[in-house]
Amino acid sequence: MQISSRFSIGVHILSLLAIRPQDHHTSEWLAGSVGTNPVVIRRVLGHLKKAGLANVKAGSGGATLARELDEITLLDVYRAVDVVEEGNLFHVHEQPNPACPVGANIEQVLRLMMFKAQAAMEGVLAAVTMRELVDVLAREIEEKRAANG
Amino acid sequence: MQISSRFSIGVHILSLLAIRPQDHHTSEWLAGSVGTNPVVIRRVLGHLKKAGLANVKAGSGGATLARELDEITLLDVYRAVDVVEEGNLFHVHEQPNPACPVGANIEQVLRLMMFKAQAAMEGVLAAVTMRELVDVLAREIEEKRAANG
DNA sequence: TTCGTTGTAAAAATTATAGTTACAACTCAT
DNA sequence: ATGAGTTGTAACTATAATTTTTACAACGAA
Repeated sequence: MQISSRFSIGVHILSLLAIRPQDHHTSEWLAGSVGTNPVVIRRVLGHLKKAGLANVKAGSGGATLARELDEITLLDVYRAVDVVEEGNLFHVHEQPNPACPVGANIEQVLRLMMFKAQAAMEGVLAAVTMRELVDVLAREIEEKRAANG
Repeated sequence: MQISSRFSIGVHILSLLAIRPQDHHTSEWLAGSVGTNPVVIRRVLGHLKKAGLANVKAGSGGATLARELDEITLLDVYRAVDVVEEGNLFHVHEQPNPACPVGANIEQVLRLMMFKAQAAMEGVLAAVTMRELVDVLAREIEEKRAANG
């Protein structure tokens, strides 16, 4: 099964905050770009806020970045939105038979391998900052704008 | 969300076939070690069979390895049991607004990063063979046996 | 021909995601 | 202070995937 779109939505939100710093980023406005319901946005934004990545003003409304783009990695976002319980990307079957030598020992061996696989994946996310992603995105936008007029 | 336990069950099954080559591996027998229902075993075994990793005899019953342990990587098992549609570990939200510059371009940028992350994870799985895993497992079993008497 | 087994379908239980409605609490401009 | 617009959150619904379970036709070997 797939990793929840909360992650991609979180990245989308932070990108919007970065690229359009002057706008009033209400959940309604953000939802318009993401293509979902404002409540979904508020929930993701709640995670980002808790993780110290975004500020959200209650009442008058509007979200802003709480950190420099250089200081936010994709892993920060990934962890913030809680898509995978830490260290548990893989689900290991839960009742191996302890009376069978294989059943009694397979779990720890499997977890070791899975941990490495997961760490490699997270390492890539940790190596990419929102600054880099937003730069690529901005270039992408500019290129299309230049091409289409 | 987590990657289905079909993967860990698949590895468990192949380990049993390797470590106890003389036994009659019916789905009932395998289910006893894995701690699940025989039908679950038959389904996973069906995937392993289709991928050319295991042989299953209908009628009289019993599964065996269809390849040398050196020639089965964890990635082979991972792909065989179909836990993640190829290239889609991450779910990207599906209706970004094409009228918004960010909405129109975020998807392809995101997919690039996600592809790299996923490839890193799969690279680790590809680097581990069932031979290595079974060796670690056998050592584990032997150590415990020596310690407990 | 009988026994034990596989392959598979179908249904149920469980769990997570995602969308939606609703509303109290909050901020700010007037 | 009050009203308009917004957030935070709960609750409900719909959807989808997983896992377990029951059932049974087809199969293989003694």
